[in-house]
Amino acid sequence: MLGVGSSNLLAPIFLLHRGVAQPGRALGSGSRGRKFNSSLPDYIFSLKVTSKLHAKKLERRLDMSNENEKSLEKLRHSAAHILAQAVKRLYPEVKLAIGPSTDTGFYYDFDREISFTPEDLGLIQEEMKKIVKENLPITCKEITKEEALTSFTTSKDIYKLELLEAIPEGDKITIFEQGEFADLCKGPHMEKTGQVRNFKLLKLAGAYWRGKETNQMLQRIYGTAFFDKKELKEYLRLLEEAKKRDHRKIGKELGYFIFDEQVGAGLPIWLPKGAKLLSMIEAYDTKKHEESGYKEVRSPHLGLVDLWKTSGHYYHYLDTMFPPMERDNQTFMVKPMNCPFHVSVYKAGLRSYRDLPIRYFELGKVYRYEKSGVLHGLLRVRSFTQDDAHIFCSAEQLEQELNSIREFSVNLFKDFGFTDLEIYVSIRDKEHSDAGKYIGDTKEWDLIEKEFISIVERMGIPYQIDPGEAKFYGPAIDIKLRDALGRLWQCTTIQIDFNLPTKFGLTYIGEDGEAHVPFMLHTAALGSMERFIAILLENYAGNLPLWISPEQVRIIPICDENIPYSKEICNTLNEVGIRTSVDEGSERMNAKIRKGEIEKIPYLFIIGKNEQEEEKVSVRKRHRKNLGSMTLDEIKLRLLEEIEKKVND
RNA sequence: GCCGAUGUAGCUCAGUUGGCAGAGCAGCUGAUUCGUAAUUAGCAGGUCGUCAGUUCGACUCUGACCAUCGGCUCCA
Repeated sequence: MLGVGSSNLLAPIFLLHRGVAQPGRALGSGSRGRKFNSSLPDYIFSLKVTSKLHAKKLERRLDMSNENEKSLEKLRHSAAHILAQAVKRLYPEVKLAIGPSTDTGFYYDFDREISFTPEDLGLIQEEMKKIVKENLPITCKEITKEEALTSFTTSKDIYKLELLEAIPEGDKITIFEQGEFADLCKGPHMEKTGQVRNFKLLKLAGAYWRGKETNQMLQRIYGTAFFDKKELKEYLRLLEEAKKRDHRKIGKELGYFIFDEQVGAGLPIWLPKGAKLLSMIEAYDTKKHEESGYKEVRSPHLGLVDLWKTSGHYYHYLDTMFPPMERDNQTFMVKPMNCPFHVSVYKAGLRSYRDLPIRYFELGKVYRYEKSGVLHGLLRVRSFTQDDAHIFCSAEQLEQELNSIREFSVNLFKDFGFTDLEIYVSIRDKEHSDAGKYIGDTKEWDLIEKEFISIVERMGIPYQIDPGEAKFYGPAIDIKLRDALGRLWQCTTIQIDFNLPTKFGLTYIGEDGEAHVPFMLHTAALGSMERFIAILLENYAGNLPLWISPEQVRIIPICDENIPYSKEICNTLNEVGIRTSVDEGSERMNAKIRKGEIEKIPYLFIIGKNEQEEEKVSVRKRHRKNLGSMTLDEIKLRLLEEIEKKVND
């Protein structure tokens, strides 16, 4: 049993929720899937942070004053205006919506009956260059609401009119003008269009007016802009690099996984090499959990509909659950989460305070009917495996548990080569806290959020507050990792749940001999295995560290006579657990080496007449060419050490 | 789900203003037994995403559907 934490603040909440079942309210349970089955990460893949290789540059960039950051915003905002001006010149019938700067560039939303084509994008970019060359002064003009209303009414700028309505009475209304173009805008902007020299239009996309699904679909043009031409080039290079590392591309090239139309969208099929990778990671993950006091459990892929009604999933997530199946008057539903099953495990016996904390772990495969448009390789699928854990503990144990989960994740990520982590405390968005977005009492929320933050404070590590990211029933601690390209990915989530234990009537016998309701923590370390593998593949560009490479060594006999000796070596290595094969093909050595390199095999051993006579192997490391001859014992020790230390390079 | 684009051999991609379907790589067969990123010759390989429609004739035109890609929305 773990030591008692210092969390007293939570005790009242614990008491509040004891026996306070609220049948009228459909309460949810864990929200573990929030981000780790998400689409592209919320990555800040900008010049702020580029890569480990650019650590020095990074420091310099982080030193950049706020002023400079803002002026980059200013530059991009002006670029958006130039984009709109160019579009207006080429297509006068277009109606303008909004055009802000973003973390990585800018966009402008347009309303036009005909769709823009990629060719249009080229024309628009050319027109933008002209506007830059014209070096038009950008001026700000303050006008009254009436003037603005009249102006936008005559120009039939319906979107601007809508924006205008939203401006509170008494606020300044400003118009920015450059040449014949004028836009309702708060600014600030550059002084002249000529200052926006380094920009590029990147893509076309649809976007809802004001981000609302029920609103008009507009056409969005994305672009980016920088002060320095080199920075623009670097950014475009990073985009290219990301494309090259796309896990969907690498997964196909290396034969890890496929999606099959006949099987269904969003349902990954693991090919032998990918399945090997997956099962190795799963085995390691399981071992680590067991070492940390988690007990592995297993549960079925479906359960009776009433189970999902009790847990609340049925009421809250029906549209993302696969539909019910009926047979002999019973209705089953495929699981979108594992929690109710772990609750069953808890309920399988009488629990005492002496048993707490109880930690259950399962590599549980869950199914969620994601909308067709959001599916994205392994990052957003309809069937995936969570390294899902549930901890049942007392209020006093919460802090200790949160700490050990965090530590567990940090150590696990280190093994996979991720050391650049960020901790987020997901709390409510205060501005919307009254809008019925969150359940429960505001005071309770304040209390529990405060407690969460102070627990993280006591961890003595840097963290950030993520407003609006709290689950509707409680706050969470999330851990994001930064990959080799500087992108952030959320993997670990730690959530507190004080609903499910009550709903399922969970209790433990306390020191006082009375029944108490335990707290339940939902957590996942790597998150979704599918998603984590995607992150690994992108981070390493497919060059997986030796210890998780499905094929670690490939032996290349120079001619057929060397095959028996090669097989001998292969067997010896396999016996000590080094995954080795022999390329017995009839191609020449060079072709086999090329094949091995393309397949990103960590080590290639060349065996010819010389090696056979000297009882050695010629070692070739991935991307490092020839390392020279070594005895089998030498290389074996080297490999085993590299595997043991989980070296990544 | 919404907007837009795309879908041709295992893979990467040409192509046809409607008239017998093309390459490279991979595969197979043979020759070659080679020293650190592609030896060579030959042979195969396709309901041109699916289903309808127009047409003497559809891979090409039309429609619906499916899937993928870029976004939007969503992601418990």
